[in-house]
Amino acid sequence: MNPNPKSPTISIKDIARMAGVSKTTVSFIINGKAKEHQISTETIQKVQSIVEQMQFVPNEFARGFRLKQTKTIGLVVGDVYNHFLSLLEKTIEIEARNQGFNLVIASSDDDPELESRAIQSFLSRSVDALILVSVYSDNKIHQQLNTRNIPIIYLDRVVTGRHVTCVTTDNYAGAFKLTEQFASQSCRHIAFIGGRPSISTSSERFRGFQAALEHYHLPYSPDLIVHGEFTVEAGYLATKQLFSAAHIYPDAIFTASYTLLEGLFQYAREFNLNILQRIKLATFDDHPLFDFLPFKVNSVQQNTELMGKTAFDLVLQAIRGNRNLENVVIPPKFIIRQS
Amino acid sequence: MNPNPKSPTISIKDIARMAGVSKTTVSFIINGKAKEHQISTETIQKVQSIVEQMQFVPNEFARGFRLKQTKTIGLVVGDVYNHFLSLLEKTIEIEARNQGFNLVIASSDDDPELESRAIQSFLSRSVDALILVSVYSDNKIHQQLNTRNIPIIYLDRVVTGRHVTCVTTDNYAGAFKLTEQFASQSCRHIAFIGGRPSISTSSERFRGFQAALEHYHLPYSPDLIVHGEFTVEAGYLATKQLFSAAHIYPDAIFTASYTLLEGLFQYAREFNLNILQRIKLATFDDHPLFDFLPFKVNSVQQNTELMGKTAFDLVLQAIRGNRNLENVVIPPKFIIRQS
DNA sequence: TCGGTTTAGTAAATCGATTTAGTTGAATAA
DNA sequence: TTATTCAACTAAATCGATTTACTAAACCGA
Repeated sequence: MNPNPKSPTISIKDIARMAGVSKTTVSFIINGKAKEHQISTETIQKVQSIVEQMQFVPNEFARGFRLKQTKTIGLVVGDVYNHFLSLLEKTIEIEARNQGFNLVIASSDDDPELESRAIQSFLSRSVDALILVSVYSDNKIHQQLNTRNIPIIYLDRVVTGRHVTCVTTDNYAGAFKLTEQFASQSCRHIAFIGGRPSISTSSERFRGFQAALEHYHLPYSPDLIVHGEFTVEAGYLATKQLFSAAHIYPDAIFTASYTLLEGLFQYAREFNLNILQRIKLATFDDHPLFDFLPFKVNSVQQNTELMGKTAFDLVLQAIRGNRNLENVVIPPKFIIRQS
Repeated sequence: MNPNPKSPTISIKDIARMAGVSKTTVSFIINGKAKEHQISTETIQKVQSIVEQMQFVPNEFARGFRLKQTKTIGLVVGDVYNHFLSLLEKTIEIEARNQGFNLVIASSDDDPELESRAIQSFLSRSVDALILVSVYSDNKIHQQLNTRNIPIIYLDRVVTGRHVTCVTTDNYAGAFKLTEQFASQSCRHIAFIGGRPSISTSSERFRGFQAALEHYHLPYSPDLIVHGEFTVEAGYLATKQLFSAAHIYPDAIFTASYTLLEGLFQYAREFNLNILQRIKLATFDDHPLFDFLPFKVNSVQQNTELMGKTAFDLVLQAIRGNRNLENVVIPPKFIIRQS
């Protein structure tokens, strides 16, 4: 037996009929506008008790259709495999919920095509705003897609363009500090494993790294710089390259993301992690399990809560019509496990 | 300057006017129903070229309103802090995307109140179906909320009730196997740290644990059994209790979730992880970093991909009207790092 | 040239809310 | 007594699509 597969929704019209009033009256009452439209107390009570009895909940979808706001925001992230992005997503979801919004998510795997498709899908579904952790370094494509001019807030990565608002971590400072730490540990041959250079989190971290090398008069060897994607596989391959192709053996490695570090670990495991004994490590994005590893990883912990809240706050402002919003750069926290 | 904050949407009506045809015709054409409604090739081409030129994309929201299907499904999970749930979420998101659906997510933190609210919110927004990682052990509340009888698929945890469909890991078998492994390692005093007993993942894992103890004639000491929540804090407290209140010192600990294990680690850290030297560990939910820890953790890795795909497949079937769906139990994978 | 079929469309209802611009009857003021 | 105000509502338009039930013209055979 098919247990009642399609019960017709009870609508405002049904309530109106039951109460013997018009839809208008019901609408006023359920929206708390009864007083200003001078609906009598009796009518209010009659309608309310019927609403109660029938467990009537207005169809948010229909309401959204009429009001042109879906109370939904879209979030496109690279990949929640990364703990940092999971946490970011969670903060935004909580923030959204607190403000009565729902969150639609899509992960792009940092694929431009997937990102575009996700954005298009969100726009055609009339989200009220978008939060993007974008692979694109400028907003041209987004502007093209966004014919309705729905607010977009960029998160985690800087995207350039007119009237663009970004919420990012101070990646330059974070990388500088971690590299500085290496310097104070007397490392001289510091390797850098980065992500796609067009992504600001990769390039800014590299800039910070370079600046610190220069500042502390440390040698810069192109051999020790590898760029790939922000993936575990890329981290594995980069490490392999570092140890097989480089002329100099590094005494420290800086990975620009958690995933890259995990790839590094994977490679090191093939040698029973021995190679890590003599190498100092620093990475972006902390992970709670780092505390329990046999080698000490210094890291930059991004303030996901503040980032998420800030981004959502900007979204709200943008929805309210304020489109001249300043970029926000959030200071990271340093987790120094070995100094 | 406010950069054009509200561009009015271009609608099917505008296209119709531009092409000098009716809305009906445009609708037929953009939905590929031109032939069966005998629209002439010229008209088709004229309309299509205008659609192209104007970059017209039909408003999915309006369409959903009319068709009573939003092509959206709602997912309620406990907490994406848990890597396992992140991966599950991601699989479902990809699966949804491939089928042209969007995914709305909410995390409940295993709070019944939050879960109910999330479900209510999703239902009032007319999602086409729900996937729930629920805190509730039966579906009474869900039935009450679900007056429109929208399909619900339960994931990860068993929920009882009439016409309920669940996709779960074989938790009993997983726990049995891990405990069995302890037995073969000659452990005798095996502790169990579980989550909320009303949640099937906790109780089933406990059942499997108990059954293995019995099967291998291992002593069962209530002192070594602690139940709490599936959180890091609870894991910490449970471990503390285990080491301070128990009369017997455990030689093995089984944690029923990744978060509980992380809590255990946190407690152990206060003693420089020394206490872990003599204790064997097994846990549900693997984590890639376990490979690099100085102590070997055996684990059960749930097949998030198969679980997510199966759940989404059932969702599709349910949407198509098939409500008599069988529960699916998915075999886990064992990751034995120490045998 | 008439009746019937085919071709190529269109008008209008509908989904479930919100909102504008009324209407009605009673009470009050002049 | 008549005009005005006010309290208490309501009819109908609207949002952007889909879909049902038409219509008008062309064509075709007898």
